[in-house]
Amino acid sequence: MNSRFSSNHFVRDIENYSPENSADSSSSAMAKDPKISSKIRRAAVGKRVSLVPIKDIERLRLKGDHMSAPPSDSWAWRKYGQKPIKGSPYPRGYYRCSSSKGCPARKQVERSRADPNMLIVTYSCEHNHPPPSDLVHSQSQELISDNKFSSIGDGNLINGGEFGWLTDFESTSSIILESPILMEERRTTDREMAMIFSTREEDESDLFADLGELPECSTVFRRGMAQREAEQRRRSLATTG
DNA sequence: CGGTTTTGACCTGCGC
DNA sequence: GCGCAGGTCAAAACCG
Repeated sequence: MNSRFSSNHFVRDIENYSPENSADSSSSAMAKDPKISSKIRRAAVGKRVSLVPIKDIERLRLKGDHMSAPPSDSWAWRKYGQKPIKGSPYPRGYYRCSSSKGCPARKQVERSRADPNMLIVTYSCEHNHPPPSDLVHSQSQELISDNKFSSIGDGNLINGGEFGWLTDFESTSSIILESPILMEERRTTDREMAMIFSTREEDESDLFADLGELPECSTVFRRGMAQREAEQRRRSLATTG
């Protein structure tokens, strides 16, 4: 499988959210709860959502390639919370940018209900500092030359120069849309919500543990560099302020 | 020792 | 006003 960064992943997932494809319209009375519906809408406003295949991440990690495997993005993230989501078997992790002190950038990571093999990464707030572009550039070049991005084709290649599969706001990667759920609001029906949020048969503790192992949730990439950056920023702030 | 993760408590917004 | 759910805080534990 070399198509891990194909936007098809995203498109497929978004399509899965559609009521046409919803699995079981009766699976969750929760979906009929207007309270939940409004929460979802509120949560999605002004955010950008991307879909990330879990398996490919895991595969690269198992290969011992976790350092060169696509990180969450160009920044270091620090987890500051995790919450079980009503009606969902998967918890949601809350991350904040630790590349720079005071950076308002945040992201939420949870498993896709439609496809448990996919992660839903929701970005909110922009970074107030540039990414560590040097390392990003060199690593992405490695990835590309190493054919890790090959066979994507069909114009689905995410801009590898930014790890497009999980780029941030600067990116216009095709896997990142503006609140896709809301963009499709007319398709956002109770059945859709039922599909998204109804519980599964899997053991909850297992799923929670699983999410905990997801690289999106537990790994802060290039920590040392982030620390140096943060330190530099702190110093510059100390001198200017 | 400093930064990150974990996790329970707290805050806020929304519907009833 | 109350209850619910999502989001954030903060202290303790953990790790390199």
